[in-house]
Amino acid sequence: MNQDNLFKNIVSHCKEYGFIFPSSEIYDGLNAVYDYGQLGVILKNNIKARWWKSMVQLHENIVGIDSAIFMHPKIWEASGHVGAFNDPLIDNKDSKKRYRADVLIEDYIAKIENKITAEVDKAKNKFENFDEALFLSTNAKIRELVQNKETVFNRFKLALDSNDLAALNSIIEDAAIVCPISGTRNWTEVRQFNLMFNTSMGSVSDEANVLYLRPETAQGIFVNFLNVQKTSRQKIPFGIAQIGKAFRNEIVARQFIFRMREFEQMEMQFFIKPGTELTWFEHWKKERLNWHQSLGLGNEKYRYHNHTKLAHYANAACDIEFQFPFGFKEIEGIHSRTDFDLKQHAQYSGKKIQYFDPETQESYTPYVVETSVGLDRLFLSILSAAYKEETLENKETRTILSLPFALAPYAVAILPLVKKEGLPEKAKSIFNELKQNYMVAYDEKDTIGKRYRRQDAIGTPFCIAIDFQTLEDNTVTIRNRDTMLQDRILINSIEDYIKQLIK
RNA sequence: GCGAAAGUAGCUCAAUUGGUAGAGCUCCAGCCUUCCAAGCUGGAGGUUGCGGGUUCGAGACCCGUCUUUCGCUCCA
Repeated sequence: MNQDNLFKNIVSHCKEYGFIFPSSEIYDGLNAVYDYGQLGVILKNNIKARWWKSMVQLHENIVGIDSAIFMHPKIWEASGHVGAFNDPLIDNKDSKKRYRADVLIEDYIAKIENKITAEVDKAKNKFENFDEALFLSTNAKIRELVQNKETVFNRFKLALDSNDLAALNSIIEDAAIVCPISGTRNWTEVRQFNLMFNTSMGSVSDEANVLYLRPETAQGIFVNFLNVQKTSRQKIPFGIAQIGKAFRNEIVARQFIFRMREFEQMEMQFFIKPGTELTWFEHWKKERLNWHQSLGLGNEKYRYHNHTKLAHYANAACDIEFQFPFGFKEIEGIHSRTDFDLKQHAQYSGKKIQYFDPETQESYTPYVVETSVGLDRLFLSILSAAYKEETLENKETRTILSLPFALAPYAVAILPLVKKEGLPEKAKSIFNELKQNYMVAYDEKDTIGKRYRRQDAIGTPFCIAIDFQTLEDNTVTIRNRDTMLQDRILINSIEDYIKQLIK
């Protein structure tokens, strides 16, 4: 089976068994938005719990928060998102290159200016006692250029001030601006690309303030730095962790849940002393890779990808990539964000955001090393590594999700061998006992073999069969999903048995 | 966003040059069944993605639109 088909099968498996559904499907779906179904939500919650435990519970110097999705609009000016995420863009259909429409027009104006300057210089050399003002107003060619420039400039300014995309469009058309690469004028419409979603707060529309849905969870941590540091009495180095939704109006969202417009992040911002950032950067790179590898999906499926082109806030950056069916792609980013964010917020808010070091008696703005996991991507990585179509010894095939035991939606399935003679009653009493501590499935329909396969397909690690011997000696068989081998154990030792294997 | 392909039941797919929308699996109710998906009976489930057009007649042809997939592009 090739990788494309494998990926397709994973996607339809997700829908068929209730892991992931296309959003709003009865209304034809909504582009690149997906809903987690009855099994998907459990798997996702299990992933979150595992991350939270490893980051927060097991680190005395990391605490968690859950900040609001709505934040003060100034935050996004401080972080640089407003500046970077709002551009009028236009495509050339021939070269298939995308340009910022405003830059295109600015370049055009600059070009005319260069022409004028060149003409002026030429005239300067030609005439003695050169009067530039007189020259500009009398030379017909120059006058035309100047006029042209002014017309374009005024229209451009007007268009920008009124945010009029159609006007930008007609400037490009009227000025006959061509694509620097293809040299053609085969343009698309100018479109405003707002990579941040916005909404408004306040029910009276003309008094409402525009708000953005956060494009990353990190800023919620930075703006709470002082609150958390003071109330938790943490000393540097310490971290703040958060799991939450973020929203980006991606131009192209593709590849199932890999790139969605609404997605979930699991982030930890680690605050440290300036100068120690590269040490901590290396530390968290290793820690996080180990965490991923501890899932047991295969160490060879992970690799680092060091960034050579760094974002404005970073002085080192590295991705942990996972081998998806469609290639190695980022699932987690580790970034050394310097003191950029805290300093920006100090400047924009006018508040002092610093840490007082009790040992050195000095105040400083902490540096930050960030670990940021794409939860949906992690979900997809686990699912795509777990999905297998096996051929058994008897030539039959089974579809199996070899999920890490601890993450599987159901830990156990309870299956009475037949649907009569007291077996269902016995099975249900075991079911009711186990469900106090585990997610347990119960199924008495169809043959036992068929039920095993159903549980294999959703990744249930253990199947407990209640047979006639159970009624005699209180033992059951417990079957391992991966090996399909069974042990016969006492009912009252089931929990110990499971506990030992689910870690 | 550009280019290409596709969309029929929950899933996989049929439906002769335009002529009554079907099958298998799944699902549900039973029967049968003593451990690895295939037995028996009955049942549910579709304005053929949506909207228009051509035609006596459209799942099929034309236009638009939505969604999906692939390639490009984009991804501070």
